[in-house]
Amino acid sequence: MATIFDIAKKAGVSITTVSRALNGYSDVNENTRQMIVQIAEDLKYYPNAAARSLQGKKTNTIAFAPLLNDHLEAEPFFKEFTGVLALASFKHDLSLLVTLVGQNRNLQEIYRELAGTGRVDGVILADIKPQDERIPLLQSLKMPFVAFGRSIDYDRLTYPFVDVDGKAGVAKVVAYLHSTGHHRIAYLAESFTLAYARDRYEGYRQGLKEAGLVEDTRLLALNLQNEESVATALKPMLDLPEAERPTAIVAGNDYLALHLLEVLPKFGFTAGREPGQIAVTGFDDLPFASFLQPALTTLRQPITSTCTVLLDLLVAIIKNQDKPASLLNSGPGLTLFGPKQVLLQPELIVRASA
Amino acid sequence: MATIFDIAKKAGVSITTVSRALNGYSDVNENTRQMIVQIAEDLKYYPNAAARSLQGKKTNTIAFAPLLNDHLEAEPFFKEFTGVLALASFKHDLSLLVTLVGQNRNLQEIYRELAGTGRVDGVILADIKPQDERIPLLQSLKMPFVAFGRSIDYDRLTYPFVDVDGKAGVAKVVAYLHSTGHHRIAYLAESFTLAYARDRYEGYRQGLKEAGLVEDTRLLALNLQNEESVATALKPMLDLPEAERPTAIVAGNDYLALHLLEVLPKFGFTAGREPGQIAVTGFDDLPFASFLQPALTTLRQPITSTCTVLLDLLVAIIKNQDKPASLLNSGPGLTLFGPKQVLLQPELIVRASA
DNA sequence: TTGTAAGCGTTATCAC
DNA sequence: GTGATAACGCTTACAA
Repeated sequence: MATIFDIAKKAGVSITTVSRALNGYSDVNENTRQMIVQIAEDLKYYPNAAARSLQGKKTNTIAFAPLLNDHLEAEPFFKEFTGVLALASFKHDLSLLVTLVGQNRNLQEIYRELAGTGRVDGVILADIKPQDERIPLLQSLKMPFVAFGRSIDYDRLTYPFVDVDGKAGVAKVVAYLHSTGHHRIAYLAESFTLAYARDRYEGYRQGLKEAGLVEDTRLLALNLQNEESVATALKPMLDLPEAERPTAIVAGNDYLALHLLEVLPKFGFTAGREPGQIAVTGFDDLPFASFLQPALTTLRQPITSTCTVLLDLLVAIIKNQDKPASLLNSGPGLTLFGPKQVLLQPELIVRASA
Repeated sequence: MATIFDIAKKAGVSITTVSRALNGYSDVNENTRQMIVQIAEDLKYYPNAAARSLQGKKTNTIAFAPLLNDHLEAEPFFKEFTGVLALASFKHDLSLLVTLVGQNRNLQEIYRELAGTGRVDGVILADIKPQDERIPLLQSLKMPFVAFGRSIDYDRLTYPFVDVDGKAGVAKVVAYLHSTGHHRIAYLAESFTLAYARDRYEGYRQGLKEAGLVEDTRLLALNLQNEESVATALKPMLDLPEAERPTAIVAGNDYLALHLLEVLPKFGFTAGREPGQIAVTGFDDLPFASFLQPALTTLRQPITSTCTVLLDLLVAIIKNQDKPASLLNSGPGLTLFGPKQVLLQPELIVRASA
């Protein structure tokens, strides 16, 4: 590969001049510059990234560091997100380094390494936990980052994040169900290991309150994960006398909703919005949601805008800028929670299931 | 961040010794080594990646460089693949640099840059075209690579690749349909811009031949892409007198099959395996396939093993090794086409649509 | 406007 | 076993 030395030799100038010419400095004779640029092109010169970043320059690479959970292999949201993020990075002229973080190895290790080896300019954190140790870690490492999601204690968060407003979303679903005549609305929650889960659940409670409904613990099931646990949790609810039985069930995510749709018929019920059916809703709008039977009413995560904002924020932070352009016009569905904290609204997608 | 200098100072040795101790060289006093390792740990030392790779070492990073097409945003296969590849890279202790390649910019440019800037040890090519200029390019750049897919002229391919045997797959589907009583089997093909499309079509022809059926151009539609083109192509086929009308339709991919499923009812037909219905099959087994109505019979791409083999091959090539371990036992579904050329069999997933 | 030289953090080549 | 020192390719004071 050609280096600046090759160019310098061929041009009969010093490497300094070459470097300056190629980096668009003003103090280079226009003729010299043109010659150098020409030669660089002929030689198919590309600056060595390692040498550059060794010099303290940017790497133009950012890391996406989601947590690796056991069944990630089958995690459509992760895949969706990675794909869209790659696309967004591309548009920002950034390379995306996907660094999965296993549970086995010391969590801190990976991030220290990421910061220590200096391969990236910043990192995008995902799968935020209620109390996430990675945040203070990254802060102490002075590594620019933006989190997708937020830990609890919402009012005293100091780090930059983009989050989808799960609370408002689920509250919206409950309001919708209430408006279509439902009064006994159940909620199925996933485990609260990740922060968003509790947030969604809070939305359920808020929704009930706003609709003037009271919580009924018999209509609540926590910590569900697979079809079996859904079935187990569902049985007692459906065994209730008709007047107390839920007429609508809100699931904390599309997977639970999917299980729900599979389990309901086994108990002799059908899902849907018609009288006599049980309304079912999900969250995420995973690719399969629209193909379910009945098609799933759910809250769509605005993945594309999430990724865009995430990157805009990160780039601004890396460049030490004030506020990214994309945030100036905080349109509908985009709330500024703090200076560099963005809340996006999920979109209610009404289909046949509710 | 701590450097070897810091360690050397603290340990009272030279940086040479530190480097050797940390890199596991044999000629370091065991006591010295332990002391150094200890100090490195205390100082939370991580070797600077840039400095390393400047020194000619490996970057432990590989690039995934798919072609960016217009609707990639909605391309589930790309997302699936990226996600799984990230996972596989992780298991190989490699970082994945996702570099999308736009059509706008000079194609060659990106790869030259990738090679020139020296940020990756190798690249995984995807979306191979019948005559793919990137292959000779990468070869001339001496950049290790493995292609996912192959260009035509199968018998004189010299580069390493992993491909899913579309031809055998579709032939298998045709055989299956024939065995279930179908004699008039139509084929809907996508555009032949990417190499795999023609390969699948060849499988259709081979399948017919092996079943002793003759090709009927009235049962063939090429270059389809959206629902509209599917409808247009379908009309004349369905207008044929009953004795000449297709009883089964093989689609070149799941998207075409999806469109098919949507269009058929509009022409008064229903898809399925029952008498009187039209059998429909797809290819890819995209996430939505099992949720369609009727659930789609299709060929599943073995994405996980594809990624595993892809990486094994690439790593072997980078390390200049002979053959990666995972290929020694070329089990069922894995054919060695050449020394570093692997063909994987798609799996026929029979569901309700055929 | 241009050139010299130092330095970024490693590893490798020699000597000792 | 260990230590100087050069080299990797680039940017950037500082000089000229």
